[in-house]
Amino acid sequence: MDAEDFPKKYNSKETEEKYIKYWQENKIYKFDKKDTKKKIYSIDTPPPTVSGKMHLGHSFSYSQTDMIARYKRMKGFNVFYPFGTDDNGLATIMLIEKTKKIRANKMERGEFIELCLKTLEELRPQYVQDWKRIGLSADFDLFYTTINEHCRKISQESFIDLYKSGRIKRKNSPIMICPKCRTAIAQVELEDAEKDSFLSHIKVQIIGTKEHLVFATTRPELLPACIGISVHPDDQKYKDLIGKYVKMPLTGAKIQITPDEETDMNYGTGVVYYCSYGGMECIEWMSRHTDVEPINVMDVNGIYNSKAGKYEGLNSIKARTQIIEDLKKDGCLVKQEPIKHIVNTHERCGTDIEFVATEQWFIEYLDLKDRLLEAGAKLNWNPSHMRNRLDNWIKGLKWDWCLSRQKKFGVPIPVWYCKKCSEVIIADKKQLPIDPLEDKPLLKKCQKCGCNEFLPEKDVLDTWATSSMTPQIAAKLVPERYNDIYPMDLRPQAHDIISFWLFNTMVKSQLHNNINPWKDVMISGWALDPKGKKMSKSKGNVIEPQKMIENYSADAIRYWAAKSKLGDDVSFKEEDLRTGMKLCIKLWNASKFCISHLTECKQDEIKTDNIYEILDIWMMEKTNQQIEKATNYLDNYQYSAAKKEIEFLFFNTFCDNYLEFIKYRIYNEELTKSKKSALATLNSVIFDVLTMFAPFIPFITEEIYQLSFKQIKKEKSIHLCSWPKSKPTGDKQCLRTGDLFCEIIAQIRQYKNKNNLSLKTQIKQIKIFLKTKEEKELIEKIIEDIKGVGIVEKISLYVNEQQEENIFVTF
RNA sequence: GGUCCGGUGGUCUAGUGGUAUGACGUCGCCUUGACGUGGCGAAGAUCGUGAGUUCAAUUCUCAUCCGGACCACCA
Repeated sequence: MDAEDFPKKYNSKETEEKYIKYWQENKIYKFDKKDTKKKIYSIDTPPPTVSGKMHLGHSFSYSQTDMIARYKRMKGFNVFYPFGTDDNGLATIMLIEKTKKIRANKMERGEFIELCLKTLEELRPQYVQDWKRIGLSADFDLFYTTINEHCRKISQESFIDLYKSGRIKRKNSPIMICPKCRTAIAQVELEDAEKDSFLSHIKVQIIGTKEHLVFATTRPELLPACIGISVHPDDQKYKDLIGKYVKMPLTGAKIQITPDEETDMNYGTGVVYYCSYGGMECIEWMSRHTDVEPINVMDVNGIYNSKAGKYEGLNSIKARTQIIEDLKKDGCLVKQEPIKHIVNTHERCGTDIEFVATEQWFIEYLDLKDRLLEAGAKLNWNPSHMRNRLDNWIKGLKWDWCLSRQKKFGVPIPVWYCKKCSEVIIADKKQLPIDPLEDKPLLKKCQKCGCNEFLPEKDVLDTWATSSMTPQIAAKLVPERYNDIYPMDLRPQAHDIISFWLFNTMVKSQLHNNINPWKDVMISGWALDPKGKKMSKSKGNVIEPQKMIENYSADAIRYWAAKSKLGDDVSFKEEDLRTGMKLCIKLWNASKFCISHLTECKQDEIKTDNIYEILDIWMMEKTNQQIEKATNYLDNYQYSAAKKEIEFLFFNTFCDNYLEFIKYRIYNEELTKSKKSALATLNSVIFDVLTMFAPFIPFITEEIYQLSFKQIKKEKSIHLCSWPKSKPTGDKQCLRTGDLFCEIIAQIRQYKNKNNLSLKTQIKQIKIFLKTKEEKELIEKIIEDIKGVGIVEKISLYVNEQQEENIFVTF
């Protein structure tokens, strides 16, 4: 080691940029596919959606995962830590349209996909750079993007396999559509919105009598699709009407009044009318009244068709106005009551969703709820309560997974249909990835009817159909080690997408391989603004991590990310970054101090065998304790608790106490036995501290390592060094002695403080009162240390069993 | 409406069946040879509210209030 090279001040910006390059050039984090000795630890890294820049929430949760990855690497695992980007969804379409100033709808699908791929190629490096900048130790050569060939192939393979096993089916069934985006949407894409509406009370005539019946509805426009009217069987008001028919206004349709226990007697008039489809409740009602045929008045584009009669060509909003108008004319509208109610909207655009029966592709999984709940219970959840969210979601599932999306961009559904008999022609796995719009099936003739003309499926797959395959996608990047990588060890992700990504990935893995895709899950919280609110562009409270890195450092951001317990949301406070910087500066200075003294002697003079002084053994044992605690915490994904232990060891025990305890010994110019003992301790502890900090603040620890220990330890990077092990001295009594010593020094410091004395002021004499004889004997052994550290000339020891304190010092 | 999480000094936070951790802030002292973007020290919370279990509860149970999240939702 050479102390000359150690700069007085730490320059985080230069250093961090230097090591991003260094790590990349030296492939420090490369997954070693040939290494069969080390156990693999595989991580199913979340692929961020390519859109603009990395946000603060990313830097928060990815840092947390990275701490675990770095820890596992130091623990001797062959860490499989890929990095991908998600770019086959709507966000990407919007990004491409904006960047290239084009409209997807006006292009051929193949052409648009090509453009997307090309544009993403241009944008991606800059985007990924942000993740490198926070010091992510992923192997960026293990890279995928959810729209590339590799992923399209795997996603289509998955489709074909599940089709063949009968899980994927094309069905005519009611689905949710967004009339604005003109596509099918899934349960998970819904968002609640409270909206103002009217409850329209509509009067209908009971056939064969002069009586009328009034029902209330928020969807009067669906009157042409009315298929039933129900009352509660116990409702005295309407009991006698059950079985009778009513004549609907405007359409003249004859509808029977049926009993239905689900009807709420107290809502509206107690009479409900059902349409195909006004909402979830209509679909459920139909499942209870199977003899009724639906009247599909709406097409998949959200426009009323000829079955809606004179309302053909309108959308719901226009039809509503018109129908209300017509009902008024006919005198059938009793009243309109303003109400506020919660409606399901499309989360992307806020449009009210509609229900339409069409042909779509589904994965049927409602029969698997129990099995999925069991599978979820087998995962090792961190924190454990996050499992409730998955359970909740599975129990509440009502819909099969609708896979088809009417979008221009995405992974094409690998299917054609026979022109003559509509038979499904599924692609051959050998030809994947394909686009049925451009490619032809390998099959020359329809096996059913012999026709040789095929119509391509135009729809693409739901983006989650692909991202639910990330464990397989990543593992197949290293096909020769596939079985060692998949199932993976860890899925890290944030809690908001448990019902999307986590659940869907489990479903796929269960359906394909009958296993869970990973052993452990690690659920991060969210980064909130300083007031604890979600950050959003519209609120203008977005904090850019890039600026914070610029102003503070990536280490400081990571330090902040390590502050919260796993799963907890954390609000961003700039002070925390300052605290992080403070730690870095302290670590820098302490290391500088240690190294400047360690360079005075040769390595073989400061081996741990040379440690014999009580306070040195005390320091070693304190370190052992904290190593054990930190290791245990990290094994359980509790990075914040681990960080706290390491910080306590470093700040409190090492800097505030130990370094002060040994100064009087190491400033001795002679290399005495006692000084060697101290230097050996310094040498051991500072390195352990550095390595333990390395997963949290990888840049500064690397710089210190490169400037000092590299010459001895030989590893190219501190991140390739081993995680420290406890080094028992076999002398536990020193722990007690050292702790007593700390108390004595604290009292001396207090005394000097109260008397406005500098700490280096010499004190003539002190008396130390111990409670027991044993303690007095312990202290006798370190009298010289007390004199040296406290700068005291004379010390007398007494035993006083009566006193309350363990130690009492008088001056 | 269901489920879950949280409510600890001025602020944020740790934690535990025996009155509490740290950070920031505040105040005082110290220009000590790693560090003034420093060091040392001090003040400051009875752990949301009520009840119960217990020798003992901030920690367990129940109720209640207040935040927050996820899910569901009514024609």
